[in-house]
Amino acid sequence: MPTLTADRRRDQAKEEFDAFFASCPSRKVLDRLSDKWVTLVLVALGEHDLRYSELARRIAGVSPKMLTQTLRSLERDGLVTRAVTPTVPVTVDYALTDLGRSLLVVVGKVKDWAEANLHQVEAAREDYDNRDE
Amino acid sequence: MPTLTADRRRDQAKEEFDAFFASCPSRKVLDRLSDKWVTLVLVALGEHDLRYSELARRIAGVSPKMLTQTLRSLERDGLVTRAVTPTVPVTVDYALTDLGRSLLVVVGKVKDWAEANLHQVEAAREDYDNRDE
DNA sequence: CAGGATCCGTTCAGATACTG
DNA sequence: CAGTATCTGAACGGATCCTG
Repeated sequence: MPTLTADRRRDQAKEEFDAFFASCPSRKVLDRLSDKWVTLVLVALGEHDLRYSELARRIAGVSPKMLTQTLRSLERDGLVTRAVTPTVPVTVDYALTDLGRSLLVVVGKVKDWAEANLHQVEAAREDYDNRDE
Repeated sequence: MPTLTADRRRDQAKEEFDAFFASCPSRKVLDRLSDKWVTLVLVALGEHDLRYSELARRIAGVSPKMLTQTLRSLERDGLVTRAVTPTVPVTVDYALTDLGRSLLVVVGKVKDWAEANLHQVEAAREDYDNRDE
C-alpha cells in the first residue's frame, strides 16, 4: 500500500475512536458528574426539595447562569423535576426524580471510596514529590 | 451595618466555599475521573500491564502530551506504577497498583448505572426536546 | 423571584516539532 | 522508544446587565 494511507489510517482510527467515545454510556455519566455544580445540586436536592433562590443560597458561589444551566440539563436528563407555581412573583421548585436519587447513590459510592482512600493518595503524592528535587 | 458589607459578605462566603470545595475528597476523585483519558488508561491497564507505546496504540487518539500528563498524575496519586528498564532503547512499563484497581471498581459502579439507566435518560431527553418547539 | 443575554479572560486540549 | 517544549484555537466559567 502507498504511503498516503499512513496518515489516513490514523485519522480514520481517531474518528472511529471519537465515535465510540462519544457513544460510551459511562463516559456520558462521568461527564455529567464531573460538572462542577451537578453533584452539588444533586446532594442539595437529596436532602429536600428546594426553590431556585434556596439552591442559589445553599450552593454559595454559583452564578445564576451556571445554576440555571445545570438545572436545565438535569431536568432534560430526567434527573430533576421543575415545578412552576404561578404566584406573584413566581416560585419554582426543584426536586429529584427517582432516577436522580439512584444516581445520587452512585455518587455516594465515589464519595465512600474517596473518604476511604484519600490519605493513601495524599501519602503517595508526598512520596512522589519528595522523590527528586 | 453599612452597605459595603453586602458585597464583602458575598465574597467571603465564596472564598469559604471555594476552600471547602477544593478540599472536598469526593470532589478530587470526581475531578480525576472526569479527565477524559484517566478512565481509559485505568481500564486499559486493568486488563494487563502495558508499555507506553502500547497504551498510545490502545487508546488511539491520545496525544503523547496528554498520555504522559495522565500517566504522571496517576503515578503521583499512587494509582499506577512506572517501571523503567534501561535497555536500548529504554522500555517503560505501566501497571495498576492495588489502589488503582480499587478505583477501577468504582468506575465499574458508574458504568453499571450508566448501562442500566441510559435508555431512561435518553427517553427523558426526547420528551424534553419535544415538549415545545 | 427566576431567570435570559452578552462579553470576556483564562484554561486547556491537540497539533507539531524536537530530544536522550 | 519514550517522552519534552511550544504554540494556538476552541470551550467554558464568571461577571454584569437586563426582563417577565
